[in-house]
Amino acid sequence: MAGKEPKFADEKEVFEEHIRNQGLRKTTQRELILEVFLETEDHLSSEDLYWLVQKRDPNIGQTTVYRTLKLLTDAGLAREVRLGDGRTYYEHHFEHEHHDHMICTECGLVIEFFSPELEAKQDEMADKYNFKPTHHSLRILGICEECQRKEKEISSAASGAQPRVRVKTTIN
Amino acid sequence: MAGKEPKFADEKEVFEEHIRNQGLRKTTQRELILEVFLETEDHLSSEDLYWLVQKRDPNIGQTTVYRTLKLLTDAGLAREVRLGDGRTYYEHHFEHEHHDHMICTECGLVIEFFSPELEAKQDEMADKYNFKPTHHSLRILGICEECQRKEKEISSAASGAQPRVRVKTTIN
DNA sequence: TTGATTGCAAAGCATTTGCATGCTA
DNA sequence: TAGCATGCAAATGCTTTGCAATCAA
Repeated sequence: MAGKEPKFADEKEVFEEHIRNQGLRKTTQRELILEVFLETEDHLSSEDLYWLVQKRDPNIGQTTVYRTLKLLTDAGLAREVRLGDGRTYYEHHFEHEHHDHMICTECGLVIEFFSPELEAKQDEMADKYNFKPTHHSLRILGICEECQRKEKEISSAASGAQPRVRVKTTIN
Repeated sequence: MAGKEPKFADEKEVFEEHIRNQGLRKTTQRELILEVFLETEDHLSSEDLYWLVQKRDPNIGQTTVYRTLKLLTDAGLAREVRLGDGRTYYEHHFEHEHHDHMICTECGLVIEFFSPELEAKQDEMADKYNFKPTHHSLRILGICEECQRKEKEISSAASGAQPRVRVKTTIN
């Protein structure tokens, strides 16, 4: 319906409609947090987002970021993702296709992928157990292309590379 | 190699070998915790196990259970599972086939399943990204057969059924 | 004997909640 | 103005760590 001249116009419209429908209030904090979230095409934790937001307005509190992220999730703009370490990450959800994740346990790289066949097989399995699926979450842990190469190069010296997302290998 | 007269003889052998190999010590606490773990064919949290162990020896502390569960995981007897709420659950791992989980968001029921085709498709996808997979975790959230039936029966009155495992619907 | 193990209490994290103050509608 | 939102501090829930006492090898 709406044109899309300004950046994130659609997302902001969704946000404002949600605010209206729920009888909530539009605040400068919420607007800024949304803005920063939309500008960052990545998986971010509440804390990640908090620091980014801090740069623009040092008065915003952690709590507000937590709460707003929940709000964005409710509005359908964000989506919670568990990468495997303790915390909760968020990714864009609005007009984003469903997908799954491959997570590099060396460097923390997250690859998004999608396979219709995989989806179909899952539904098939659910059916077999008369289980009515609502969501699913598939994570493949392993080593990304880049890190495989590095491993070969310096297969001896211990590289002190810090994973961006520390993922425990022993997940599920 | 070993016969299997007494219960869990093989598991205990694996445990003791791990203890030996690592230069660790066999203690009554560890033996009891292993025993109780093996007797319970279920997904249990550290706290679940703690209470079960308490019944047999009230002197055992939470910490020991946490530490022993880690130990059993290292020994290949247990396996960490994230069901989706905050905590970590453990399931038997020794001579248990790999499998995935369907989790009922109403009652917390956990169904284990396995599909070779699903596995194959996953490897195929990984290959496409030159990703070397080491583990994976697939959770399908939804409503189990039983709960679907109940939903229809009492589609009006709010049933106060307490999920055994409280799973957030908004997972990944 | 010696160093691994235990159990308690305290510390750590990520996240949530209580509440007085502030601000939107 | 009314009551939702904010931000701080405190509380929570799960898990880990420090440490003195204990115990297996």
